[in-house]
Amino acid sequence: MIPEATVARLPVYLRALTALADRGIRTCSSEELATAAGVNSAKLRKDLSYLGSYGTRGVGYDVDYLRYQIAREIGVTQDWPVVIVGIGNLGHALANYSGFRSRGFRVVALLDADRSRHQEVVAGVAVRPFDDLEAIVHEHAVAIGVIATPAAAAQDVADRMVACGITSILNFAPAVLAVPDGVDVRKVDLSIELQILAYHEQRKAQVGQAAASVDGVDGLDGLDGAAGVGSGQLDGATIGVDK
Amino acid sequence: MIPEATVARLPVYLRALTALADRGIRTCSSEELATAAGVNSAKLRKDLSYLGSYGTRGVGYDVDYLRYQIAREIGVTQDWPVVIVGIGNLGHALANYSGFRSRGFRVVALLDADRSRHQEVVAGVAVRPFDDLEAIVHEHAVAIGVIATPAAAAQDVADRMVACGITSILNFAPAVLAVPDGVDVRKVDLSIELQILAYHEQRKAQVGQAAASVDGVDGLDGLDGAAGVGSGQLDGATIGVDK
DNA sequence: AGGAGCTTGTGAACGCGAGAACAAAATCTC
DNA sequence: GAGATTTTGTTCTCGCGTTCACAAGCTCCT
Repeated sequence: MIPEATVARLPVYLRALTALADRGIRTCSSEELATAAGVNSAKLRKDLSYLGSYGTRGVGYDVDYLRYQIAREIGVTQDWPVVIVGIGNLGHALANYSGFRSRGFRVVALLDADRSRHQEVVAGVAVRPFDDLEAIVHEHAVAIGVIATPAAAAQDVADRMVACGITSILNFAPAVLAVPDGVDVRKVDLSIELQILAYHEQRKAQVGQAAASVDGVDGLDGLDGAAGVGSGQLDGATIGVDK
Repeated sequence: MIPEATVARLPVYLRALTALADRGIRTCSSEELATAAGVNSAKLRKDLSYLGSYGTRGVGYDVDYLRYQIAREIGVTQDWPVVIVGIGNLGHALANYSGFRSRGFRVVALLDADRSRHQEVVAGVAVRPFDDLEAIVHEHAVAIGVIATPAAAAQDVADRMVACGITSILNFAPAVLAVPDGVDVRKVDLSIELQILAYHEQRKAQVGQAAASVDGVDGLDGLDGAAGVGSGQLDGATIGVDK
């Protein structure tokens, strides 16, 4: 129903609206909200139009009302129990991340296959054996699992999760997961993001060099247009030198 | 030159090739590599064709050769010095992440504004005051900065980075950054990914409920088609119930 | 009340990316 | 060496997402 690209931006709008609300702003135009969210206003309006007509022409959007509508649409008005598997450095960081709790995600269990970690308590939650997964998933009706294990273990963990009835997986391990239809997987790969930046960085260097050697003009001609809103952050990197 | 969507997949292919090489495989077809990378073979071939003709018809690709070509194109054959700002839980995890080093990213400095952290040594690198940023950037010719601070500090950090000459930023803070043209920003937002999963999870529940209440048929009809390769992982979540 | 001035919501055009299908080229078989 | 087989590289088509442009609708002012 709602395009995938729009779904991916709704949480950004939600965050921007929360920031506006925190500053005491009660009403905003699509232009203001778009700026706060880092997109252009046409896209914002089209995105919001998929949810319904929650704005008022000539006026704008009621911040709190729109915030509630988006939250409801995404599903963050309800409570989502989450299990995190793999309590290494990243697992620790995730368990402690306050942004989960504040958006309706409750970490009900931390699991790790390593026995030496089972005495640990992270962010107020005890680390338990991985084999407890099924019991926990059934007890708390967990639908979302987070994988923060090494790559080698990721597929096994995913298989076990699916077997227990988990239908959404957030994967931080640098591995491609095979899952049945009906199971959603999203992956976050830290090193891939850096590699994408490196690619553009390399191109900038090449272009800058070529331009400098050919006609002495700096290849990065946009630097004076400072403070332009970071455009297109969601879709990908902004590319300084185009074409 | 190379489409952005392709650039985003090249690191995935690189990882898949490395995995194949580790298993002693010298040659692979586009079909095999595509499976390993979680994409379909047509897309893979098209992506690779942007780099040049590095395969042999009727045979396939030489794993090592293709790996080198992709690495060169991305720019990970060279060494990229990186600074990480914000050594909280996430900063710790990033500093310790081995996937950076193994792909040519070298963490040359960890910076934090909090004085109480300046005695710390994380992953063999001392935590230094944020004000040392400029000296470090110039000394090591740093082009890539990682922001792992709270959201409130992110824009200030970004501004300082840009002022020092950093032209690529990986932002983990849940904030929209405004940067000049010519500076690339990529963002990773952990809670946004979870919210996207929550949205689809909510829809699954609704559809399942509707189907169950209408005709008693389970809404998730694809679960028996187990072990289908996780399709379209890069582009977004796979959606179990379509239309 | 009526017009001026905004701002939303949407129809239409456009461009990019995905996937299918096929031609080109290499190897293998006999 | 010729045909069969395999697999790449590329062309073409389709669909989605972005952006533009404008009509519809609300408020404010006179």
